[in-house]
Amino acid sequence: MASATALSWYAARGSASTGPIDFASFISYNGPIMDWVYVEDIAGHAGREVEVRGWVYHKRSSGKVRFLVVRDGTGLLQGTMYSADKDAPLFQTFDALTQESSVLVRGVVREEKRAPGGFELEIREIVPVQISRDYPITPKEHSTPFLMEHRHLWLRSEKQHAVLRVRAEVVKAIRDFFDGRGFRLMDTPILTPSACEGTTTLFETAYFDQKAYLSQSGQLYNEATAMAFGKVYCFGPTFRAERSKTRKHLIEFWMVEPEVAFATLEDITVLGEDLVLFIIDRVLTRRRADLDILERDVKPLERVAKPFPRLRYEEILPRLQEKGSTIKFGDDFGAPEEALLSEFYDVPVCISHFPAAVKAFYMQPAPDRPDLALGVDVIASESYGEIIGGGQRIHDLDLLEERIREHRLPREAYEWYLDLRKYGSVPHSGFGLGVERTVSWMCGIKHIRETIPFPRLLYRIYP
RNA sequence: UCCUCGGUAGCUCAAUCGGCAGAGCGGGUGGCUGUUAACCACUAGGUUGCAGGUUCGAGUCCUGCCCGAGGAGCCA
Repeated sequence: MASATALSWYAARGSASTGPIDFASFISYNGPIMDWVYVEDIAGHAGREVEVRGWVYHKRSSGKVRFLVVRDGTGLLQGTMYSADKDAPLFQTFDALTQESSVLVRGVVREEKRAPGGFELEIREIVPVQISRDYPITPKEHSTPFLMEHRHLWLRSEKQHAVLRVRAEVVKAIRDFFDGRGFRLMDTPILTPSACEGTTTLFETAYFDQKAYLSQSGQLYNEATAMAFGKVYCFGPTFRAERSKTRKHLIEFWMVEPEVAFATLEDITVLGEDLVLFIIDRVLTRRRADLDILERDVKPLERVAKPFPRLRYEEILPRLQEKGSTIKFGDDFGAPEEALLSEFYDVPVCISHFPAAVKAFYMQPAPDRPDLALGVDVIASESYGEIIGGGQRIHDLDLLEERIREHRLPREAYEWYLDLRKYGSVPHSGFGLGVERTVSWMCGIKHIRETIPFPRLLYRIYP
């Protein structure tokens, strides 16, 4: 009887009411909700009468038969109704519904091959909760600028659901991977007193009467927590005030950064490979249905295996030049170089031993080649670009002091960081993996902006 | 920040040489017993991004500005 109570609560408002909703009476309803079923669980309810609560995704009518497709956030369910009387009350209620109106729908679940999803609801009752007017996103095509302007509504569509479910799975996989290997989660601050690397542009904000900056990496703090806990990771949003305007850049993005005491470049490279493989495996086994919706060809993901091709910067340079790249020793990789790599290899590759001059101040130099840095980048296949950047950090106090001087960084701000080299310093390494680039690679979608619910882009902060 | 392209109905776009501003979708009305972006008929819907200029006449040509997209550099 409890579910009947819920239905009658809505029904009492009138079947096509658009007035204010009486939430107080809804809150006072406290009986068990026995028949409320989510669409993703519908298969277990065949033959039973259930209530689905959701929004009108689509509707069609054909004389004496009507179809109502409802989405409830977990899936889509088609409901049907028949009547010889076109003015039947149920039909009148149906006719008043518009796209994205919120509804309670009650009916009997039936297996039905003709219905999308294989199950169907024989509708007995429809109770509108709120009728929406002029929903802007129609079932036809829209331009990306228009959809971005309506991102808060775009999230309701099927493809966006698939991408964001993959994102949730990638995040879960990352946490499970590190937690399962005994890494401690160390949340690093978002408000920081100074640059982590000094090179990239930072968002400045007021910290009472001081200046503060939004973090562009948790790494330096992670080096401190790694010396405290051995192996750690931080996972959170990162901010870069660079005027980047490409499909691979967000102003605000999520990054996971492990840091391991006593680990070398080799150790951290293997860790990165294992992480990437773990994520791919999780997405392939648990989110295959979403990859199907996105029409993702999974073969490029399935063929990724250990070890990834390992290349030193100096090894790959002549091959790039042979293919027409204008890159010369000392230059960092650009988009054309990443694209060429995707021609050479159909799997991700690890590039290491970059010229020290183009890398961050904290990078450990190679023992036999001080002009090279012990850094490693993992470049995803299919031109999805750099997903991992990391390496071995300087552990020697004198060298680090020298680098801070060379880069003209304010020493006072780095006193605590130098302390880590004074009290039990050890070789240590870590990397950062970009969540959105990884998700766009998994999903096979070209633009990173769809891999986060509300992307922050150059010149776009709405909604 | 630089280069390139674009802005016409709610949306996606068309409009020939500078000569009556249009179509599909969506909305509304009616029809149809299995629709899958349903279909059929009718119907309403316009400050052509903004400001100025050339011209008998500008969506179209010129100048400036605003907004957006693609790419580069930088990086995850």
